[in-house]
Amino acid sequence: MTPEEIVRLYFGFFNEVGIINQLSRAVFEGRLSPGVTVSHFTVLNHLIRVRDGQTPMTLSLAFQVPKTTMSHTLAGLVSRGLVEMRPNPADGRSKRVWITEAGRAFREEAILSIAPDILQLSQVVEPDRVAAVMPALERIRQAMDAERLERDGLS
Amino acid sequence: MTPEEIVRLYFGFFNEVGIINQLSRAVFEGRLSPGVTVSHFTVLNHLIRVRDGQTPMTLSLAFQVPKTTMSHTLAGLVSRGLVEMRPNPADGRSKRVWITEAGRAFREEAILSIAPDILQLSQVVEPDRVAAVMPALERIRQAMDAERLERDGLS
DNA sequence: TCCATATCGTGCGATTTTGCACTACATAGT
DNA sequence: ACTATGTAGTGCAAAATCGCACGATATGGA
Repeated sequence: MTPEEIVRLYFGFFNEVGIINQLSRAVFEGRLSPGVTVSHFTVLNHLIRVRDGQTPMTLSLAFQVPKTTMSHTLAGLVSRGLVEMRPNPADGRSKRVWITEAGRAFREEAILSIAPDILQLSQVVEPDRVAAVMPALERIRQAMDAERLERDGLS
Repeated sequence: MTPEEIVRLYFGFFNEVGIINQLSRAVFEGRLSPGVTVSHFTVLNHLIRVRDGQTPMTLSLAFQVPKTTMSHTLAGLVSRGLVEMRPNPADGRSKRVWITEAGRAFREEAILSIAPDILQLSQVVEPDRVAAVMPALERIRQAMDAERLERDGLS
Protein backbone atom coordinates (compact mmCIF):
# COMPACT_ATOMS: atom_id res chain seq x y z
CA MET A 1 0.00 0.00 0.00
CA THR A 2 1.49 3.32 -1.06
CA PRO A 3 1.52 6.29 1.33
CA GLU A 4 -1.00 8.00 -0.90
CA GLU A 5 -3.38 5.08 -0.72
CA ILE A 6 -3.00 4.99 3.04
CA VAL A 7 -3.81 8.68 3.37
CA ARG A 8 -6.82 8.25 1.13
CA LEU A 9 -8.06 5.28 3.16
CA TYR A 10 -7.77 6.93 6.58
CA PHE A 11 -9.13 10.14 5.21
CA GLY A 12 -12.22 8.36 3.97
CA PHE A 13 -12.52 6.64 7.33
CA PHE A 14 -12.53 9.93 9.22
CA ASN A 15 -15.00 11.28 6.72
CA GLU A 16 -17.45 8.44 7.35
CA VAL A 17 -16.97 8.79 11.09
CA GLY A 18 -17.66 12.50 10.86
CA ILE A 19 -20.89 12.02 8.93
CA ILE A 20 -22.16 9.30 11.24
CA ASN A 21 -21.35 11.47 14.22
CA GLN A 22 -23.15 14.42 12.68
CA LEU A 23 -26.25 12.35 11.97
CA SER A 24 -26.37 10.71 15.41
CA ARG A 25 -25.81 14.04 17.11
CA ALA A 26 -28.68 15.62 15.22
CA VAL A 27 -31.08 12.85 16.20
CA PHE A 28 -29.95 12.89 19.80
CA GLU A 29 -30.17 16.64 20.12
CA GLY A 30 -33.74 16.52 18.91
CA ARG A 31 -34.65 14.27 21.83
CA LEU A 32 -33.02 16.28 24.59
CA SER A 33 -35.03 18.82 26.52
CA PRO A 34 -34.48 22.31 25.12
CA GLY A 35 -31.52 24.13 26.62
CA VAL A 36 -29.62 20.93 27.28
CA THR A 37 -26.98 20.24 24.66
CA VAL A 38 -25.25 17.07 23.55
CA SER A 39 -22.14 18.39 25.28
CA HIS A 40 -23.99 18.42 28.56
CA PHE A 41 -25.14 14.87 28.13
CA THR A 42 -21.73 13.67 26.99
CA VAL A 43 -20.11 14.97 30.15
CA LEU A 44 -22.75 13.36 32.34
CA ASN A 45 -22.26 10.10 30.51
CA HIS A 46 -18.51 10.28 30.96
CA LEU A 47 -18.85 10.94 34.68
CA ILE A 48 -20.82 7.73 35.02
CA ARG A 49 -18.99 5.56 32.49
CA VAL A 50 -15.55 6.42 33.81
CA ARG A 51 -16.01 7.96 37.25
CA ASP A 52 -17.03 11.26 38.80
CA GLY A 53 -14.94 13.36 41.13
CA GLN A 54 -12.61 14.33 38.26
CA THR A 55 -11.33 17.87 37.83
CA PRO A 56 -12.58 20.15 35.03
CA MET A 57 -9.09 20.07 33.56
CA THR A 58 -9.08 16.29 33.35
CA LEU A 59 -12.44 16.42 31.61
CA SER A 60 -11.31 19.02 29.10
CA LEU A 61 -8.34 16.82 28.24
CA ALA A 62 -10.52 13.73 27.96
CA PHE A 63 -12.85 15.47 25.52
CA GLN A 64 -10.09 17.33 23.77
CA VAL A 65 -11.80 20.69 24.22
CA PRO A 66 -10.31 23.91 25.62
CA LYS A 67 -10.58 24.53 29.34
CA THR A 68 -12.94 27.45 28.79
CA THR A 69 -15.37 25.27 26.88
CA MET A 70 -15.51 22.71 29.66
CA SER A 71 -15.89 25.51 32.18
CA HIS A 72 -18.90 26.81 30.31
CA THR A 73 -20.46 23.37 29.90
CA LEU A 74 -20.00 22.55 33.58
CA ALA A 75 -21.53 25.88 34.56
CA GLY A 76 -24.61 24.91 32.59
CA LEU A 77 -24.77 21.53 34.31
CA VAL A 78 -24.33 23.11 37.73
CA SER A 79 -27.06 25.68 37.10
CA ARG A 80 -29.40 22.82 36.20
CA GLY A 81 -28.43 20.88 39.30
CA LEU A 82 -27.11 17.92 37.29
CA VAL A 83 -23.59 18.06 38.72
CA GLU A 84 -21.93 19.57 41.77
CA MET A 85 -18.54 21.27 41.95
CA ARG A 86 -16.70 20.88 45.23
CA PRO A 87 -13.22 22.09 46.13
CA ASN A 88 -10.41 19.62 45.71
CA PRO A 89 -8.94 18.85 49.14
CA ALA A 90 -5.72 17.70 47.51
CA ASP A 91 -5.20 20.82 45.39
CA GLY A 92 -6.52 24.27 46.18
CA ARG A 93 -6.37 25.36 42.55
CA SER A 94 -8.77 22.81 41.21
CA LYS A 95 -12.28 21.58 41.85
CA ARG A 96 -13.89 18.20 41.57
CA VAL A 97 -17.04 17.43 39.61
CA TRP A 98 -19.64 15.13 41.11
CA ILE A 99 -22.79 13.96 39.40
CA THR A 100 -26.00 14.44 41.38
CA GLU A 101 -28.97 12.13 41.66
CA ALA A 102 -30.81 14.46 39.28
CA GLY A 103 -27.88 14.09 36.90
CA ARG A 104 -28.05 10.31 36.97
CA ALA A 105 -31.79 10.39 36.45
CA PHE A 106 -31.42 12.82 33.57
CA ARG A 107 -28.91 10.59 31.82
CA GLU A 108 -31.09 7.51 32.22
CA GLU A 109 -34.05 9.37 30.84
CA ALA A 110 -32.06 10.72 27.92
CA ILE A 111 -30.88 7.25 26.98
CA LEU A 112 -34.42 5.93 27.13
CA SER A 113 -35.69 8.77 24.98
CA ILE A 114 -33.51 7.77 22.05
CA ALA A 115 -34.10 4.06 22.49
CA PRO A 116 -36.91 4.06 19.90
CA ASP A 117 -34.63 5.65 17.30
CA ILE A 118 -31.90 3.13 18.00
CA LEU A 119 -34.26 0.17 17.86
CA GLN A 120 -35.61 1.36 14.55
CA LEU A 121 -32.10 1.71 13.19
CA SER A 122 -31.26 -1.77 14.45
CA GLN A 123 -33.86 -3.17 12.10
CA VAL A 124 -31.98 -1.79 9.12
CA VAL A 125 -28.42 -2.23 10.35
CA GLU A 126 -28.10 -5.56 12.10
CA PRO A 127 -26.64 -5.47 15.63
CA ASP A 128 -24.10 -8.10 14.58
CA ARG A 129 -22.67 -5.68 12.09
CA VAL A 130 -22.27 -2.98 14.71
CA ALA A 131 -20.82 -5.37 17.26
CA ALA A 132 -18.32 -6.51 14.65
CA VAL A 133 -16.79 -3.05 14.19
CA MET A 134 -16.61 -2.13 17.87
CA PRO A 135 -13.26 -3.77 18.65
CA ALA A 136 -11.60 -2.03 15.72
CA LEU A 137 -13.09 1.33 16.66
CA GLU A 138 -11.98 0.97 20.25
CA ARG A 139 -8.50 0.11 19.12
CA ILE A 140 -8.33 3.07 16.77
CA ARG A 141 -9.61 5.38 19.47
CA GLN A 142 -7.05 4.12 21.95
CA ALA A 143 -4.24 4.59 19.45
CA MET A 144 -5.32 8.13 18.64
CA ASP A 145 -5.68 8.87 22.31
CA ALA A 146 -2.16 7.65 22.93
CA GLU A 147 -0.82 9.82 20.10
CA ARG A 148 -2.67 12.79 21.46
CA LEU A 149 -1.28 12.36 24.94
CA GLU A 150 2.17 12.01 23.45
CA ARG A 151 1.69 15.13 21.38
CA ASP A 152 0.37 17.07 24.36
CA GLY A 153 3.40 16.03 26.33
CA LEU A 154 1.40 14.15 28.92
CA SER A 155 2.80 10.73 28.26
CA MET B 1 -30.32 -9.80 22.04
CA THR B 2 -32.67 -7.84 24.27
CA PRO B 3 -33.75 -4.33 23.32
CA GLU B 4 -31.76 -3.02 26.23
CA GLU B 5 -28.61 -4.75 25.01
CA ILE B 6 -29.18 -3.37 21.54
CA VAL B 7 -29.54 0.17 22.84
CA ARG B 8 -26.41 -0.24 24.89
CA LEU B 9 -24.47 -1.56 21.90
CA TYR B 10 -25.48 1.18 19.47
CA PHE B 11 -25.05 3.77 22.14
CA GLY B 12 -21.48 2.64 22.74
CA PHE B 13 -20.90 2.67 19.00
CA PHE B 14 -21.99 6.29 18.66
CA ASN B 15 -19.89 7.13 21.66
CA GLU B 16 -16.75 5.69 20.06
CA VAL B 17 -17.55 7.40 16.80
CA GLY B 18 -17.98 10.71 18.62
CA ILE B 19 -14.65 10.45 20.37
CA ILE B 20 -12.78 9.46 17.21
CA ASN B 21 -14.40 12.33 15.36
CA GLN B 22 -13.45 14.75 18.11
CA LEU B 23 -9.85 13.60 18.10
CA SER B 24 -9.47 13.68 14.31
CA ARG B 25 -11.12 17.07 14.14
CA ALA B 26 -8.73 18.48 16.70
CA VAL B 27 -5.69 17.24 14.79
CA PHE B 28 -7.06 18.45 11.48
CA GLU B 29 -7.99 21.86 12.78
CA GLY B 30 -4.46 22.32 14.04
CA ARG B 31 -3.13 21.90 10.49
CA LEU B 32 -5.49 24.31 8.76
CA SER B 33 -4.45 27.89 8.22
CA PRO B 34 -5.93 30.15 10.90
CA GLY B 35 -9.38 31.44 10.11
CA VAL B 36 -10.29 28.39 8.06
CA THR B 37 -12.40 25.90 9.95
CA VAL B 38 -13.02 22.20 9.52
CA SER B 39 -16.50 23.10 8.31
CA HIS B 40 -14.99 25.10 5.48
CA PHE B 41 -12.80 22.21 4.44
CA THR B 42 -15.60 19.68 4.75
CA VAL B 43 -17.76 21.65 2.34
CA LEU B 44 -14.93 22.00 -0.16
CA ASN B 45 -14.30 18.28 0.10
CA HIS B 46 -17.96 17.51 -0.47
CA LEU B 47 -18.10 19.75 -3.53
CA ILE B 48 -15.28 17.73 -5.07
CA ARG B 49 -16.21 14.26 -3.83
CA VAL B 50 -19.84 14.54 -4.88
CA ARG B 51 -20.12 17.45 -7.31
CA ASP B 52 -20.25 21.22 -7.25
CA GLY B 53 -23.04 23.39 -8.60
CA GLN B 54 -25.32 22.33 -5.75
CA THR B 55 -27.57 24.78 -3.94
CA PRO B 56 -26.88 25.91 -0.36
CA MET B 57 -30.09 24.17 0.71
CA THR B 58 -28.91 20.85 -0.71
CA LEU B 59 -25.63 21.23 1.14
CA SER B 60 -27.31 22.05 4.44
CA LEU B 61 -29.41 18.91 4.08
CA ALA B 62 -26.38 16.82 3.17
CA PHE B 63 -24.52 17.97 6.25
CA GLN B 64 -27.59 18.00 8.46
CA VAL B 65 -26.97 21.58 9.56
CA PRO B 66 -29.45 24.49 9.55
CA LYS B 67 -29.64 26.65 6.46
CA THR B 68 -28.26 29.61 8.34
CA THR B 69 -25.16 27.71 9.36
CA MET B 70 -24.43 26.71 5.78
CA SER B 71 -25.09 30.27 4.67
CA HIS B 72 -22.49 31.49 7.13
CA THR B 73 -19.95 28.84 6.14
CA LEU B 74 -20.41 29.56 2.45
CA ALA B 75 -20.03 33.28 3.05
CA GLY B 76 -16.63 32.56 4.60
CA LEU B 77 -15.61 30.41 1.64
CA VAL B 78 -16.74 33.09 -0.81
CA SER B 79 -14.86 35.83 1.02
CA ARG B 80 -11.71 33.69 0.77
CA GLY B 81 -12.29 33.04 -2.91
CA LEU B 82 -12.51 29.28 -2.42
CA VAL B 83 -16.00 28.96 -3.87
CA GLU B 84 -18.25 31.04 -6.12
CA MET B 85 -21.98 31.58 -5.77
CA ARG B 86 -23.85 32.08 -9.02
CA PRO B 87 -27.59 32.45 -9.54
CA ASN B 88 -29.52 29.32 -10.38
CA PRO B 89 -30.94 29.67 -13.90
CA ALA B 90 -33.55 27.04 -13.08
CA ASP B 91 -34.80 28.69 -9.89
CA GLY B 92 -34.61 32.36 -9.05
CA ARG B 93 -34.85 31.72 -5.31
CA SER B 94 -31.72 29.67 -5.04
CA LYS B 95 -28.06 29.94 -5.93
CA ARG B 96 -25.50 27.40 -7.00
CA VAL B 97 -22.12 26.86 -5.35
CA TRP B 98 -19.06 26.28 -7.51
CA ILE B 99 -15.60 25.49 -6.26
CA THR B 100 -12.83 27.70 -7.64
CA GLU B 101 -9.32 26.74 -8.68
CA ALA B 102 -8.10 28.26 -5.45
CA GLY B 103 -10.60 26.07 -3.63
CA ARG B 104 -9.31 22.91 -5.29
CA ALA B 105 -5.73 23.87 -4.53
CA PHE B 106 -6.61 24.64 -0.93
CA ARG B 107 -8.21 21.23 -0.46
CA GLU B 108 -5.26 19.41 -1.97
CA GLU B 109 -2.88 21.31 0.24
CA ALA B 110 -4.96 20.64 3.34
CA ILE B 111 -4.98 16.93 2.66
CA LEU B 112 -1.23 16.90 2.18
CA SER B 113 -0.71 18.81 5.41
CA ILE B 114 -2.28 16.08 7.51
CA ALA B 115 -0.63 13.26 5.59
CA PRO B 116 2.22 13.01 8.13
CA ASP B 117 -0.23 12.60 11.00
CA ILE B 118 -2.11 9.91 9.15
CA LEU B 119 1.01 8.02 8.19
CA GLN B 120 2.17 8.08 11.77
CA LEU B 121 -1.17 6.74 12.92
CA SER B 122 -1.02 4.03 10.27
CA GLN B 123 2.05 2.63 11.98
CA VAL B 124 0.06 2.01 15.14
CA VAL B 125 -3.29 1.06 13.63
CA GLU B 126 -2.73 -1.16 10.62
CA PRO B 127 -4.40 -0.04 7.37
CA ASP B 128 -5.94 -3.50 7.06
CA ARG B 129 -7.86 -2.89 10.22
CA VAL B 130 -9.22 0.40 8.95
CA ALA B 131 -10.06 -1.01 5.56
CA ALA B 132 -11.93 -3.83 7.27
CA VAL B 133 -14.39 -1.52 9.02
CA MET B 134 -15.09 0.77 6.08
CA PRO B 135 -17.85 -1.31 4.46
CA ALA B 136 -19.76 -1.54 7.72
CA LEU B 137 -19.39 2.18 8.38
CA GLU B 138 -20.59 3.04 4.88
CA ARG B 139 -23.58 0.79 5.33
CA ILE B 140 -24.47 2.32 8.68
CA ARG B 141 -24.12 5.81 7.30
CA GLN B 142 -26.34 4.99 4.34
CA ALA B 143 -28.97 3.51 6.61
CA MET B 144 -28.95 6.53 8.89
CA ASP B 145 -29.08 8.81 5.89
CA ALA B 146 -32.11 6.98 4.58
CA GLU B 147 -33.84 7.25 7.95
CA ARG B 148 -33.05 10.92 8.10
CA LEU B 149 -34.48 11.60 4.66
CA GLU B 150 -37.56 9.65 5.62
CA ARG B 151 -37.91 11.62 8.84
CA ASP B 152 -37.41 14.93 7.03
CA GLY B 153 -40.10 13.93 4.58
CA LEU B 154 -37.82 13.99 1.60
CA SER B 155 -38.12 10.37 0.66
C1' DT C 1 -54.65 35.33 -14.59
C1' DC C 2 -54.78 35.68 -9.69
C1' DC C 3 -54.17 34.14 -5.20
C1' DA C 4 -52.85 31.00 -1.42
C1' DT C 5 -49.23 28.22 -0.02
C1' DA C 6 -44.52 26.51 -0.03
C1' DT C 7 -39.46 27.01 -0.63
C1' DC C 8 -34.78 29.47 -0.77
C1' DG C 9 -31.61 32.43 1.10
C1' DT C 10 -30.42 35.81 4.59
C1' DG C 11 -30.59 39.40 8.59
C1' DC C 12 -30.90 39.26 13.45
C1' DG C 13 -30.34 37.82 18.17
C1' DA C 14 -29.26 34.01 21.47
C1' DT C 15 -26.22 30.24 22.66
C1' DT C 16 -21.99 27.59 22.21
C1' DT C 17 -17.14 27.27 21.31
C1' DT C 18 -12.60 29.13 21.56
C1' DG C 19 -8.18 32.01 22.40
C1' DC C 20 -6.07 35.36 25.47
C1' DA C 21 -5.10 37.09 29.77
C1' DC C 22 -5.48 37.21 34.65
C1' DT C 23 -5.76 35.50 39.57
C1' DA C 24 -5.01 31.90 42.89
C1' DC C 25 -2.45 28.13 44.18
C1' DA C 26 1.36 24.47 43.75
C1' DT C 27 6.00 22.91 43.06
C1' DA C 28 10.97 22.98 42.47
C1' DG C 29 15.30 25.05 43.29
C1' DT C 30 18.09 27.98 46.17
C1' DA D 1 11.69 30.46 53.87
C1' DC D 2 11.80 32.64 49.37
C1' DT D 3 11.55 33.10 44.69
C1' DA D 4 10.71 31.51 39.95
C1' DT D 5 8.09 28.85 37.22
C1' DG D 6 4.11 26.09 36.12
C1' DT D 7 -0.87 24.78 36.50
C1' DA D 8 -6.23 25.22 37.42
C1' DG D 9 -10.09 27.81 36.67
C1' DT D 10 -12.54 31.93 34.95
C1' DG D 11 -13.73 36.75 32.77
C1' DC D 12 -13.82 38.64 28.41
C1' DA D 13 -14.24 39.19 23.48
C1' DA D 14 -14.35 37.05 18.82
C1' DA D 15 -16.16 33.53 15.97
C1' DA D 16 -19.29 29.56 14.91
C1' DT D 17 -23.84 27.58 15.29
C1' DC D 18 -28.63 27.86 15.35
C1' DG D 19 -33.82 29.28 15.75
C1' DC D 20 -36.97 32.79 14.15
C1' DA D 21 -38.78 35.69 10.89
C1' DC D 22 -38.80 38.18 6.61
C1' DG D 23 -38.44 39.22 1.46
C1' DA D 24 -38.16 37.09 -3.03
C1' DT D 25 -39.53 33.57 -5.96
C1' DA D 26 -42.03 29.26 -7.34
C1' DT D 27 -45.98 26.21 -7.62
C1' DG D 28 -50.62 24.68 -7.62
C1' DG D 29 -55.52 25.50 -7.84
C1' DA D 30 -59.62 28.55 -8.55
